[in-house]
This record gives sequence, C-alpha cells and structure tokens, in this order.
Amino acid sequence: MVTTKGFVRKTKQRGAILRVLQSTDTHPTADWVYQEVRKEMPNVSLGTIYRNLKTLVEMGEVQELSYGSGYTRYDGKAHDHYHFVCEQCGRIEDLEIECMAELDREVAREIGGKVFRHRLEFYGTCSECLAEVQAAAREA
Amino acid sequence: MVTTKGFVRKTKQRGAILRVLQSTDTHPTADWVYQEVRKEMPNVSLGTIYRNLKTLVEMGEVQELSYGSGYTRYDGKAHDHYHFVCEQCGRIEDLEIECMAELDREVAREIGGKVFRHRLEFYGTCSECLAEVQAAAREA
DNA sequence: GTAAATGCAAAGAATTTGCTAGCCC
DNA sequence: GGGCTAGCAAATTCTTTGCATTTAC
Repeated sequence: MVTTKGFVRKTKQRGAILRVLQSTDTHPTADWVYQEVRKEMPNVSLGTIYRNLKTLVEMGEVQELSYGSGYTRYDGKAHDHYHFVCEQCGRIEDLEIECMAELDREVAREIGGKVFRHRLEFYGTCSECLAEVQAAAREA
Repeated sequence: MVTTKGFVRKTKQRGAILRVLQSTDTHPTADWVYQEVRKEMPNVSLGTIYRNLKTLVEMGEVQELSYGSGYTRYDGKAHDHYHFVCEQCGRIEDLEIECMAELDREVAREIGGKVFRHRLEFYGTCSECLAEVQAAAREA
C-alpha cells in the first residue's frame, strides 16, 4: 500500500478487483465491486476491497470519482476521459471529448507549480430522464 | 430546506455561515465553518451548519466541492470558476481561466440531454510544495 | 399563529485500521 | 523466510435525522 518504499505484490484479490472494474462501464461504488468480487471469491472482505482500490488509484490503474456527499465511485478506464453525471438518476456516462492537455500547462504557468492532470465533469439531465420529464409535462 | 414548496426563512445562523464562507478563499470544510460561526454564536450546532450548507448549495449561493474520500469542502464564490488542488498539502486555489460554456452545449449534443454546468479541477503540486521538494532534492 | 429552523444528541453510513494468519517473491 | 496482504471486526469519521423548542414572517 505504501508505494514509495517497499513494493506492491500481485494478489488474486487485486487482480479480481481490477478485472471487475475493467469489465463494466458503470462507474461502480466500492460496495458494488465487493459484491461482484464475492461471487468468485466468497471470502473477500470489504476492507480488502477498500485497501486495493486505494492502491490501484495510487498506481494510476483506476480513477476515483467522488461525487457529492454520496459514495465514492471508481472507473477502471485508465486513459483520460471526461464524465457526464445525470442529476436525476445519478448515472455517470463517459464522454468522447478529447482531453485538453494544454490546459494543464496553462494552469501550471498561472500557479507556478506543477499540474499532473485534471478532471472535468458535466452535470445535467440525461436523455432518458429528459424524455420522462417531457412526457410528464405533456400529461399535465 | 425544501425549496420547491414552502419558503426559506432568513436566519441569523444562515447569514453567519454565508458571511464566513464569503470572507475566506480557503474552501473550508463544514467543521471549519462550524468553528468560525461558533466564535460569534457559541450555541450553533453542527447539525445546523450542515443543514444550512445544504440549503445554500440548493439556493446556488455556495458551491460544494467533494474531493477524494476526505471532507466535503465549500466555496462561497457563486460565480463560475475552476480550481487547482495541491496533492501535497491539500490546498485548493481558485483559477482565473475563463469558463468554457460552449463545452456544455457540445456535451449536451453528444449525450442528447441537458447540461447545466460543469466542474473542472486540476491536480498537481503547488508552488510552495514544489519549492520544498526541490530544496529537499538539493540536500540529498 | 404557524410553519420553518435551531439545538442537542443519537443514529447512520462509508471508510479506515489493528491485529493475526497467510501468501507472494 | 521476510514482509506485504488478506480477513475479520471494531473503531473512526463525516453527515444526517428525530424531536422538542424557538423564531421568523
């Protein structure tokens, strides 16, 4: 877990967690990952899930998405990409917009420090929820 | 607290909370706000702080910044702006980059829904922490 | 006067941590 | 074999909530 000294060992548990994360695009919570991993490894503990998620984030294999005061969510896609969050249903979608790496340099210049990455999220109403709202409006 | 029906009353507590938030640019946590408000109003309760922060966020007077698995932070600046987060010391700085409103439209087109706003955060090392790291490197 | 907001305290929920045993390198 | 990890459970920590009382309008 400490990456500066010592080394990180490969374990079945961490492998399973990463596999689960990479096989979905639903941006799951720690608990969802726990339930999934438990299917093939009934004895895993939630503590292990949390510890490994933290390690994976530190290793850069996984992105952490804290959204509001709810749960923390995780994203197994390592490449840079942005997200859209539907405020009605809570769904998180990946976006195709290309990463604006030049912004990092601009910000680095402004603050006089280093910038390693950025995170960009859009908030609104997804197409499905929009349809529901419009249907409800027509009825009224 | 419910903004759709009923009405929101003006209270000393909420006024104090908003004043505290607007008089700092440190993006404080709920607990910091609590400590500050308590200086002029020793009987406020943490519950009131949380309830009012939520109300202020709903009213759009305050921004909520959830960062990592730590505390939720609040920003009393209502106008759109972006943030830089130092991963060494945790400090959050406001940035001067202009808001890219056209991105919202682009994303709305991509997902077929509505986009109300976005949030953009940069992560890295601030100038002060960078200086410390470099000083340490020189010594070694 | 009445509904909304506060204070207080207790409950809740997510995440972390201490410890012993086990597994990876 | 040594030390990182897992498992288990207790502990922490941040946040929310119930209820009686107070307060704003």
